[in-house]
Amino acid sequence: MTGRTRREKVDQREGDILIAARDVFVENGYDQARMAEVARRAGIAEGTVYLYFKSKNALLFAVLARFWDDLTAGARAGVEAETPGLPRLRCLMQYHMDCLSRDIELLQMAAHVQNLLYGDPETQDHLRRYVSVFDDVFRQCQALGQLSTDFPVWMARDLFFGTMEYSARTMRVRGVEQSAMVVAHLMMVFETSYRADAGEHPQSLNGVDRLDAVSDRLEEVVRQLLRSGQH
Amino acid sequence: MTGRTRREKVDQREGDILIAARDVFVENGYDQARMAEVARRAGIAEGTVYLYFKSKNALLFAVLARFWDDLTAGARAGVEAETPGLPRLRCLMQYHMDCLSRDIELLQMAAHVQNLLYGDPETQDHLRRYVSVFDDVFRQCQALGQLSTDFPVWMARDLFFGTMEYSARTMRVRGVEQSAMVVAHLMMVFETSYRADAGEHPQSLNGVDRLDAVSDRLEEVVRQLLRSGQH
DNA sequence: AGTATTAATGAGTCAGTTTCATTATCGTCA
DNA sequence: TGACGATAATGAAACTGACTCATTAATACT
Repeated sequence: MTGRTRREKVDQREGDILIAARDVFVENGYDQARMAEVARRAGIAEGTVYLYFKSKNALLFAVLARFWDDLTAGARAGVEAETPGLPRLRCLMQYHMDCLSRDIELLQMAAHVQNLLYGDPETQDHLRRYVSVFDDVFRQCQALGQLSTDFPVWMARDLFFGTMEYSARTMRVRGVEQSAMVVAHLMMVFETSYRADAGEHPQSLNGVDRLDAVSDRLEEVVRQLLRSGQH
Repeated sequence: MTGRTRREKVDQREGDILIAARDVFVENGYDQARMAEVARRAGIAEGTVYLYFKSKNALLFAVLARFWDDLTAGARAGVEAETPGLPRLRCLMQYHMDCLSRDIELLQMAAHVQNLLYGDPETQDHLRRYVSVFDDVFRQCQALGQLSTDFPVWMARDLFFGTMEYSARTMRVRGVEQSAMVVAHLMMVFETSYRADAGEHPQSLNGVDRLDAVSDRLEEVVRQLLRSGQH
């Protein structure tokens, strides 16, 4: 606390603001988030926030940038601990789905913001770096002969991110946790539609995966029941 | 112009506001859209808008409701002119993709709003009706034996809407028009991953399917329980 | 025409973001 | 150490834009 240089203090304060802002944004959504509340939680005056971020929008961008960066780091780490090829793909899928379920509010805001300021290349960079984790994994599957090279990567990418994002959104509306099934299903789709030896029969989503998924869902339902029973 | 009843005039004015609002929202995005501008374009005073829609949010809802309804009508009409089964699926896909490309701004706002007010059943109804067009077409494909019945509809739905929405968004960022490719690709995915004659190991899934159904039923029961417990 | 009911107006309120003149803190050097 | 310039923080006030409401206009009804 004592021996910190001015620069360190400033960095620390910027971090405090970002953390406070993230909380406030997630709790209230962008529109309902109050700059005054962000300042209060960061323990500074309202005007001070504007020394660090030039507007509410810029603040959200900064929060999202950090979020994407964390996501990228986590994904790279998780993926590299797996054997190359399809297992890595499944691992990334699982990771992405988990993050989506956990932080869907932030991601919705990202889409909202994307709408506002797409075109600014700087703002999209963090997202692009995250997306490239998938690109790498997918290309490696192709290189290993596990997936067909007949399709451009962007198609698989749209399928991958699009399906999961939409699932996460509807899951939330329906109030059910079914990420395991989503992952199993999407993995099946990748394996059947993009399989390298296209002459063979597609393999169906296997029984164990689905049993897994069903039990996850049941567990979730029961857990909700228990939780609500305590009030 | 002369012989109109009061009711007709009011309806007309409501329509004017909705059209003006839609334009303003699409041109500026939700945050940058000004109620004053909507009023100006509709040729009325600012306060008058609030006689028809109780808030800016309500106005956006109304715009989206009309949008979904138009979409639904168009989709039903287009689909019914096709031969049942996969051709209808392809037709709906094409239709949805075209609408997405054209009106992606509105759809982004829909996601934003969904975020704000999800939970209100009334607001989601128009969207739900549109989605059910897909459900019907997909179930018919299953009934005709063109697609497998191994999978719940919601999985196919997430794949369908998720992929296309994401594609439309990225297409716009990249500034390329490739909807035809997206449709062809997604259709291929449906045909290979959901093909009915996955005759290799369908029986082994039977038990899991039934477990699935049990879980669905349980889930419903528990949810009812939770709902009633809150009153 | 007279009156009641419904519709429209737009100046004003209010909540929330952003600015900026002022004040405090820090690092440096005599 | 103390004085000085540079950097950081403050919070009251300006600004912006959604929303209200007392007042006025239009319409229907007798």
